[in-house]
Amino acid sequence: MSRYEPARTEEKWQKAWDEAGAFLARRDPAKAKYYVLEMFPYPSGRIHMGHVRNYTMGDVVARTKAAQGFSVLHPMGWDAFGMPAENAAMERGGHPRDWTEANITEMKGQMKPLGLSIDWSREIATCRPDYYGQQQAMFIDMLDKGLVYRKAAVVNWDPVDMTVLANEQVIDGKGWRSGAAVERRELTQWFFRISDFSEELLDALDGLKDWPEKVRLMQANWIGKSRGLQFAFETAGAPEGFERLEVYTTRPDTLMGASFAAISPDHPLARHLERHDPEVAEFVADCRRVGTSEEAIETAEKKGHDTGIRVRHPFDEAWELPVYIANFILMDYGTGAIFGCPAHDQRDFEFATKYGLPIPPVFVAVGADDAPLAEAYVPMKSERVRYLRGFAGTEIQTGDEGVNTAIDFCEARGVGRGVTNYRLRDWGISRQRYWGCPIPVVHCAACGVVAERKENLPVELPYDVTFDKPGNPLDRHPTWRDVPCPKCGQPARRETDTMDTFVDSSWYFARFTAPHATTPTVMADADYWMNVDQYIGGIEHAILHLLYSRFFARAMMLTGHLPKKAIEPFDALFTQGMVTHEIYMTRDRQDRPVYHLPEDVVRTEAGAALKDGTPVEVIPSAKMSKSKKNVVDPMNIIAQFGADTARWFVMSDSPPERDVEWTAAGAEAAYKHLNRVWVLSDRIASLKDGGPGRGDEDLLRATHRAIAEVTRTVEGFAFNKAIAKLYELANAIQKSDASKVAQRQAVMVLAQLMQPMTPHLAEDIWAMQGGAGLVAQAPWPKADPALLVEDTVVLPIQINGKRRAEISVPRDMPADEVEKIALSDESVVKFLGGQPVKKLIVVPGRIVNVVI
RNA sequence: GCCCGGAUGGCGGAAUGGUAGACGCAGCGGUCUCAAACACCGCCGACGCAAGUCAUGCGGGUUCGAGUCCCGCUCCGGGCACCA
Repeated sequence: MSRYEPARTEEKWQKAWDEAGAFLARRDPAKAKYYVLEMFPYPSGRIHMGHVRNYTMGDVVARTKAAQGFSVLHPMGWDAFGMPAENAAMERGGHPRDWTEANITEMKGQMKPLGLSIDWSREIATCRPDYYGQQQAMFIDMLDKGLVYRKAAVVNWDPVDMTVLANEQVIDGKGWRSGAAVERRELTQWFFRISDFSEELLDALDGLKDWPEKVRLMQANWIGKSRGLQFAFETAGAPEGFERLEVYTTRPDTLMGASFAAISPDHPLARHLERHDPEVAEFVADCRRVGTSEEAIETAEKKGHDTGIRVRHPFDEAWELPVYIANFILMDYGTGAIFGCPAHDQRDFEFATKYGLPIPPVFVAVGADDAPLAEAYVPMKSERVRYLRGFAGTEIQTGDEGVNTAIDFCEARGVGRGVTNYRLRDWGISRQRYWGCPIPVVHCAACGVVAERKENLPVELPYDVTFDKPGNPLDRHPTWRDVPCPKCGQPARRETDTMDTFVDSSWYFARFTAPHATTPTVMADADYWMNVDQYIGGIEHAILHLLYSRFFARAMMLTGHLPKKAIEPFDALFTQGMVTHEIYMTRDRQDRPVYHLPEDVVRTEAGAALKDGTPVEVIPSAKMSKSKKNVVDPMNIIAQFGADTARWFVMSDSPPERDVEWTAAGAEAAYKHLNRVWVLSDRIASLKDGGPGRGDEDLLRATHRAIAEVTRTVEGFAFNKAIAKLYELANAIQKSDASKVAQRQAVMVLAQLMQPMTPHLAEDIWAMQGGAGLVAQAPWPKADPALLVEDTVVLPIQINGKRRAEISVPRDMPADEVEKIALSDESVVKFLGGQPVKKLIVVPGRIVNVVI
């Protein structure tokens, strides 16, 4: 007696697919192409449920499209540079490259058994010279095109470890290892001119019809286009050279409500004062003890320091405002200086309250009186308000109108000019770290900054480095660092900064179209395969990764590495929800958090504990992350039940765009169902041949309904609903009294429809029923529309919106006849109790509502 | 703090403004078995004997009809430019 044995058959089918070359992407001019891509993983060493979910989704799309006749490209690679490799080297010794390569081998070994339809011949890893060397070539091209430049920018500096910290490594303003208060320090760094593309990147969002609306909205807000007024205050009592203070405001209509001016601690005026005034120096130093992240700055307590300098109001020479240095003003936005209107900005309100500054209202709600404010009054700009201290436009107008008339008014009087501003800043790519793509330039005393010659690429990372000291080992590697200038040949120094890992992931999708080429891309391949038809990844990448990739596509087009049609590289985007899990935490002697893997934690009545009984603090579910150790190992599921069970389960349990909390409970149920389907197929195969059965027609209809529904739901990324329909079809076959021929046909369609999700089981069934070839290569079934229509429909009857009865009528019965039947229905008559019908609503094929 | 989401039975979830709870999990009852497991059949939002009433995070509103649309909240999650 044979039975469902995934451990035995899954490997067999994977081999069969390999031998058939079923997943090799080929440029086939006879077929339409389809490029499906999942965001490639960081090689942490173990796959987790988030990976299984992400790659199964992509695989369902890839397999469905292949069955539908497309020439499919479905590649996989490794986002292999980054901090964890260096951290591992520091913590456990070893080398980042060895650690990373071992992790890639390990993870690939875990992904293979999933049976994904990936073209592994196209595998890439960003940490390998054949990849990052091409990235260096593009960097040089971008340098030539003026898309790259250097400028000073601030970093988080750990004064104890003498090293630059990532924002993630700054916890409550302190270095994660040293615990020292972090300082902001300025370094000269490399930048991509993404802000030159602000308008373009914003406008093009409208064309991304198959992107989630929320992602487009997040990107639009991130780019942050605003229209405002830039003007200069005349200063009084300011040092020489600071006779004017340029400020930018998006609310020039509130100019008559100004009560102070404020500048960033990094503003040139603040820097000047810092050198001459010890109090300012102390205050500014205090401000710099906050990390560089916007979050840290925005959530820090709002503080200001009165410089004693005054500015004159542009409309009233006699009206002077104090100038504060304030810790919440960002130097990167606008001019790094503002005027505060506390009546209509909550942050300014709190600031004014704290420092006893006046809060004159500029406008009130239409119909409201001028009364003291308990909080800032900040209506929507589209709302009409009554201006008490307006100076342009009518008394009652919207905020938008107020802004526009104020800009016109000011421009006409020579007070500043209307400017369009963007929040988007240039992309700083310099990292003071080893494990990244070296920036291919050399610093020469005579020639300045010189690009490496392309024939010398790749500039390879040296292997002989150690991580026993903090900081970047490239900085202290004389033979690698000290090289002749590519231009004059005199002794010079290599750039020791490496690139942000976001650079690596900003073009890998293009590299997959010609992964082994000796140029970054090959035009013919890019032209055939681009764009990515369906991109799938986590919502956490909604802004940065996707925006940088969009910029890179434009830069690659300008440098001749991508065709014009790839300017928006991702035609459709699906953002899957994250797999979340509870976090288990204890604290060390210094009260710092220590995290624990779920497999090391046991649930107890009191909560949770380590295996030695130490109680564990349970933090509510959050995104699975290595640093929090709240990760689950899918390999156990695969070992126990097979890959198809893991795949079926991750697709069935939640809508794919929603977060899913991992629970072990459903896995066994998934296995039971797959086993049931296998047994069902086995039973059908052993049925005796015979004539037509009684249920043939019903089963055929159920089958075609399933084809239509599964196709529709899979195409709409509603995989959980597709699985519900597949359960229904399996149940229908199981309960059917149809003939063997009809049942065999139904179960073969079931195998075809399940194939994208459970490809191995589908092959089992296909083979059992004597299907030709591999089901993975069989054409997708088509639903017959004639078998989808129902002859009669059940109409609920509502009385005053509450369901009271239902009637069964022919599908196309005219509304007046439906009315008659509805009103003569026994329970309707009872409910009406002779009351007159005020209104009768008949929605054909849907509902009848009787209003009395 | 700012930007973007989400909230429906014990649980995951379903529902073009039209019968709330498809499908599945857990649970309960039954058949099979010496017994158990498996498998199969049935029940399964709450209250109520019933008729029925209540019920989609909270408070309002629009509509013949609201889980769905609008306004105001609460809580949870994602992002915030050096985590990937």
